[in-house]
Order: sequence, then C-alpha cells, then structure tokens
Amino acid sequence: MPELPEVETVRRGLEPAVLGRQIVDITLKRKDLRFAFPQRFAARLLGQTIETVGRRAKYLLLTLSGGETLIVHLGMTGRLIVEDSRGTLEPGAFYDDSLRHAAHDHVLITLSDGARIIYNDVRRFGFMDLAGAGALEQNAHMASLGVEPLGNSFNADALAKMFEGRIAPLKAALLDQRHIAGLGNIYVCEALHRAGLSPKRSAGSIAMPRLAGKRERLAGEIRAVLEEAILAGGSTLRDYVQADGTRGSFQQRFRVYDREGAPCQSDACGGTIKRIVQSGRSTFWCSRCQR
DNA sequence: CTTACACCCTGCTCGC
DNA sequence: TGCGAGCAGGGTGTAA
Repeated sequence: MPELPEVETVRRGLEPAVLGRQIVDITLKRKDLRFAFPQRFAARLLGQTIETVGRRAKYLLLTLSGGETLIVHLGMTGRLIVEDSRGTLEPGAFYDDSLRHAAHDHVLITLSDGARIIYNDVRRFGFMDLAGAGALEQNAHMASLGVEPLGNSFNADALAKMFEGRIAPLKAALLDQRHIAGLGNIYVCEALHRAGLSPKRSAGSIAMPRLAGKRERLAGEIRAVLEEAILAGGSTLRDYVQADGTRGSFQQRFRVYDREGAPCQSDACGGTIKRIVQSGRSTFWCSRCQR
C-alpha cells in the first residue's frame, strides 16, 4: 500500500477538492472491499459536509458535519481520483495508470460542487469504515496503532522503550503498526540502510545502552526519509515519466528498495544490494554497511 | 504475551 | 505464443 508519505500526499491533494463540500450522491458498486462496508454506509454519508481531511498512520480521516469520521485505507492498490471541472487529478498516485481500469472503480462520491471522487482498487485490500461521533479512538483500526513517526513523541528513547527485550528482527518490528504506525516495506528498507543497521538484528539489540548512537541515527533517518518522500510527493512505482505533479518522484531516490544486484551507494562501501525474505516480504539491504 | 505464517485479490513479469 | 510460478508498497486471523 501506499505508505505514510503517499497517504499524506493523497491527503494534501484531496483536501482542497473536498473541504466544505457536501456529499450529494454516493454509489457503492459492490458490498465490500477488504471488509464489508459498515451498516447503512451510503445513507450515513449522504448529505454530510466534509469538514477536515486528516491522516493517522496510513489511514485517511475525513470528519463530517454530523460528527462521524470516514476512515479510508488504500490497501496495496487503492487510489482516489478527483474529477472536477478542471479535469482529472490523482494526488499521490503510487502506480502508473496501467493498473487503473474502470472495472475497479468501487465507490463513486459526488460533491455539491459537481466534483466526483472515485475510489479505485484492483486488489481490494483497501477498506472504508465510519467511526461515530467521538468514537474514533475506539475504532478497531485506530485503537492498536502505535506512535506517529513524524510526531513529537517519536524519538530514540521511544524506540528503546518499544523494542526492549524483543527478539523479532528489527525489520519486522519496524513494520509492526502497533509500535510505529505508518512505515511500510519501502521506507523501512530505506531507513535501515541510511542508518547502517541490519534488518536481521533483533529489535531488542537497538535498545541496549551501548547502541544509543545507532538508535539515535535510526530515529533520525526514519524521520528524514519520510519527510524527504513527502516533499517528493511520495513514490510512484513503474512510472518514471510523468512530471505533472500528480506523480511522486521519490522512487528515483531509492537506495536499496527494488535495487537487487546494484552497487551500494554508501560512501566507499563497495557492497552489492541483496534481496532476502523476512516475514514473507522482500527486504533489500547491503550486508556490508548494514550491521 | 510474542512471533510466524497463511490468506485475502488481481494483474504483471519472467522463465520454460 | 502459451502457461505456471512468483511477485507486488497491507492488515488480520490463527496457531504454536
């Protein structure tokens, strides 16, 4: 799925298009995505005005005039397309258009200014939910989320606390949304490489006093790679052409992700990027400079 | 409690 | 050219 930088890019692009608009029509082309839509989903959205467009981890949160919050998760291939009088825009597109076909347009929302918001998702790993007024924290998807990596409470000390005593590989622990919420496979690989840390070492090892420096470095690199990616509009895979602002460009700055066999770019390293599988997912790393 | 793994779904790419 | 295997940025349920 789009990770934190891609979701944040979608949020920023969506905000000016939907803020203050009323939902005047909504069509569900099927009864479920990853999960079934909540009870009376369309009816509850109809007539409401969108008041804020926020983000928590990889979730988009649209607060509505009635007090409810629309929760949208894009899964692996979910995309939000804005069609208005100026044309079609897709902020934060993370795949090129080869995977976008109308057959996978699952939700159509018409706004009071005539704009249409289309939710398209080939694999349907994405989902939507509605949290009642004042009940967002209790929502099952929100309740177990860990710290926001760009927030004030994420730092080296927080890393030490959450990883102390953990035997799981550092890579797996960083991907666990209950600890840090918003990182995904790409940015974990990139942050570990920048920090010079092996994805295979135990998460707990990072909590040792002796590694305070490395821990500090990791916290800083996680923050840095996410901020750089947001500035680049996220990453758009399989698309190295478009430059119209709707496509991210951070994929051009990947140092390890999807670069198996390429030379390591770290200064004077001379290593080669390898691919291994951890918890069923690809890890790209340099065994020479990541320890 | 933790960790590991299968699974959900569709489509593209690669090797034979 | 056709076909099957393997792969894809995620989250959840289950088992050990």
